[in-house]
Amino acid sequence: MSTDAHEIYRRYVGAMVLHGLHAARECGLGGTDMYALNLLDLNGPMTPGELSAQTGLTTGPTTRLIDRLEAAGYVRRTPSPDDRRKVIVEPVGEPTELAEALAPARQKLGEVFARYSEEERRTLFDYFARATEALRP
Amino acid sequence: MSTDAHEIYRRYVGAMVLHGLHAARECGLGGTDMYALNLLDLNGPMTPGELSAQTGLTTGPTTRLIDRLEAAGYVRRTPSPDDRRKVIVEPVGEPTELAEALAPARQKLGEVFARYSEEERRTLFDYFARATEALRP
DNA sequence: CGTAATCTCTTCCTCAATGAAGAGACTTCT
DNA sequence: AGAAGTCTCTTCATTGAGGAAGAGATTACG
Repeated sequence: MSTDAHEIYRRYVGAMVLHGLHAARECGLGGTDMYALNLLDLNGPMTPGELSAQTGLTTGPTTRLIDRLEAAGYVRRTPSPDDRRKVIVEPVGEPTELAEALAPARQKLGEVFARYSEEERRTLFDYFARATEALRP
Repeated sequence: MSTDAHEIYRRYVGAMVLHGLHAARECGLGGTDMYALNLLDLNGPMTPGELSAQTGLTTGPTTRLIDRLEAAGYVRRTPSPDDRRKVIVEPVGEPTELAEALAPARQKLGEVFARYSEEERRTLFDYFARATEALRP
């Protein structure tokens, strides 16, 4: 990666972080809540214990974090079939507020994508998939 | 943009937000602080008033936000030459902690980039530039 | 000039999020 | 069966960020 690519990447990451936090605000979520919601979105349903391990929070705050997300309609609690002490936290489709908050950005990005050829789009989506995997914390 | 592309994009944005907030924590910064630092990075030096307008904070919290960033060595305050009431807040190069926090991700992304041809990389960087512009809040 | 407007910063207060510690329910192991 | 361990949730106290209001310094305007 050349210095120039570094520079581009740095600015790009900045823009994505800005965008993400902006979306979080639009949804009435804090940064940690958005963080947790994305964890659930990327890694699938998990227990509060697993979520607390991944967020770095202790169990108390995690419970209330899930409370907030559940009250806002972003996730759902389901009893675990295997272990009745456990609870499964799963994202509930894509919440309306989140979709609406992301809509303008999607619209703009859609216009950007429209400029590329089918071949180029394949390259971009391939990169997205690989980068998502590489950035997974 | 097909539904499939939507899905890929959504997961990708999620990964970037996760990555950004993770980096913020590594630097000992809150989400808002990282947000502001990225604003300064992307839009260049600005006054506390402009920063408060862009973050949505009132002036009080903005002053303390700048205090935190300055104490951590991320930005510098300079008196404005034009208007002696004003202050210019400018990022101080790239802070070591931030660079270190981003280093592992850069390493991994560098490996991802290495898989592509020169032509494909051009496409990717072109996309980054356009997407950065499109996502600017 | 002098009054109003602008800009940053300070002070006080409020509220939300977090950590620590422990309770209650359930499972596992001996 | 019983003891120990696990998992979630609750309670209490603390910390930190943010808003509101106003002070102090400077600039712009009549």
